[in-house]
Amino acid sequence: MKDSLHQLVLQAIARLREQAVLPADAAAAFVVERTRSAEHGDFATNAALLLAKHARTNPRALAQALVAALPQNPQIAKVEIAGPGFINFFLAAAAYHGEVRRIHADAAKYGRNASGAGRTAGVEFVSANPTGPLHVGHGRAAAIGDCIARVLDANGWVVKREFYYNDAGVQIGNLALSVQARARGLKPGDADWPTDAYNGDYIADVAQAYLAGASVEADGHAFVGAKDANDLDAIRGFAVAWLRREQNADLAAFGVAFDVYFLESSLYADGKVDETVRELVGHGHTYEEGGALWLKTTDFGDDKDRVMRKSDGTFTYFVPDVAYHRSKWQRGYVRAITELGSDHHGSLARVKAGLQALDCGIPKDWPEYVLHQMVTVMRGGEEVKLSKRAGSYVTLRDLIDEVGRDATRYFLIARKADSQLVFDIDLARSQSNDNPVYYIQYAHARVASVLRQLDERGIAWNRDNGLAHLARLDNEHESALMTQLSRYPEIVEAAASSLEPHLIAQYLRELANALHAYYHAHQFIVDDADLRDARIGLIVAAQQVLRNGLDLLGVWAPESM
RNA sequence: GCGCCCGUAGCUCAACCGGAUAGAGCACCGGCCUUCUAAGCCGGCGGUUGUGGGUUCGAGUCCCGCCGGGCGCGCCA
Repeated sequence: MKDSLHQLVLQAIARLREQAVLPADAAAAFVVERTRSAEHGDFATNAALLLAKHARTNPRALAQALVAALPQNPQIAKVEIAGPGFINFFLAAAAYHGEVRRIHADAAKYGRNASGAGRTAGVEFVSANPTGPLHVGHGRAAAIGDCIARVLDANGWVVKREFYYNDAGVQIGNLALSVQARARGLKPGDADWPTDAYNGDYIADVAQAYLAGASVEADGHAFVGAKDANDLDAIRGFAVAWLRREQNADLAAFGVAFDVYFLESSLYADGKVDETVRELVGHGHTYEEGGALWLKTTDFGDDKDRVMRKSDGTFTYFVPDVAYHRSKWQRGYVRAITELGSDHHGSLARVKAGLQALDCGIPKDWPEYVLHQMVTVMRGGEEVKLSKRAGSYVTLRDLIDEVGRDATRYFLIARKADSQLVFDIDLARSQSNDNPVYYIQYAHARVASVLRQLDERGIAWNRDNGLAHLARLDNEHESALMTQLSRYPEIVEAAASSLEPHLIAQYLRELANALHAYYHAHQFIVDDADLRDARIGLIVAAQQVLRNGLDLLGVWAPESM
């Protein structure tokens, strides 16, 4: 709807150019948007306000000309000029009826668009190192990343979900030492306990399994516990596989699955790190100083140059990160979204600088970063800081077990990523009207309930008859619901272009509200068959859109509560 | 000290790449179950959008200063 109005306005502008009312080069990034209040119609455009200068006239006069030049369209009932020069569009009821029919016809595909045109988008998220259980911050990353992936898919992109992890660095070394210490019977606080060790109880589990000769498999790698507390390599491989398996189990419980698990070590093994360094050196963006190799990241906006290869010959962490993103580019990711905790934002500038320094045509705004702020967990009005199990934090598993998958996902997705999030456990687990997840799910279930009731009364719903009599739906609740439904494709588009999946969550709440309000104001199962079929047709459409939207959030749409 | 993010109702948050009278939920107050599920609906209360300037037809949104919160500033990852 919005797009077609935009087209009409463009046509009107073109016509005014031909008539020389507007200069030939007149163009403006005008918008067509939903109005806030019904008295301003359904949509409005600011085109006249923005083009008035070009036309050397006042906005209202230009608005008059634009309206006169607007092509006829049966979808539009009325056009008005208001305020400083807004053009308000009042849509014909038939436009909304057409949208309801489209929902029935497209069903699960309603709201999807083809703007991605089958190009590939890579979404990297979570990317936790296998040194411990996933915590609530990873949960937020998982919810946001997975939802972005779903939204991009709905916009016609071929999406690859990618999880990158370090399986061989310093932190993994600490992990191995920690497990080894546990295997030797040490505990945190003991005199010989390693300095940078991980202290969580789970380390003891790993050590015990290792000593028992258990076998674990994760990401295609299998390890059997070698039972030898002196074999640090064996311990490392076993511990990484164990923790990766645990993380995968948590992610599976959260409804998140990845297409690619990318090991940092593979970048070294496949020579990708060396290739990357060679290219950077070859393009003249590096220099040697103090026995180290530096990248001139200041040439690309960083505030100081960065060491790539330390004087001890090893690379700093961002080098494989550049090699990794280069790999994404080589694999044809037209868009690459990298979802990170905001505590990593310091590394963005140097990774982007490294990618630019490759001189291989990577756009400046590639990859796109989505950073999320920290999550504070509250219970009983107090901040929850300690989870004894994990050593220091609230685990994702704790939340899923206590709150449930759907509510956890919803709460972690419903806020804009760049604002700090307070996760109130009591609210999330409350099965009451305080809880927006249930509110939305209830709206979906409510329609199912009406259909069951219809069945119990032995009344058949004639869909075609209903869709042929949508003109019978003329009360304010029906209009409001149809308007709300018609917004859905715009929301799907906006969520993708701004990479803000919280828009979906917010929209669904509004849609649920429109449906609940309608339910209370009117009986759907009435004697008048045409009206009844039309009303059922409307609420089934609403149910469909609720289901489609919940699916984008990865939240279940239940038939009953 | 420098950089990035944030600051909106008592609380948690929206506000569609500058638009018209800043909106929801919770909390609080008051109504609605003989009805397709009350996990619901309706009404009310509640705001100098942290603050001071600036840009323009128009600013919560953009620019600058200040205040407050978070994060980052390593030949650590």
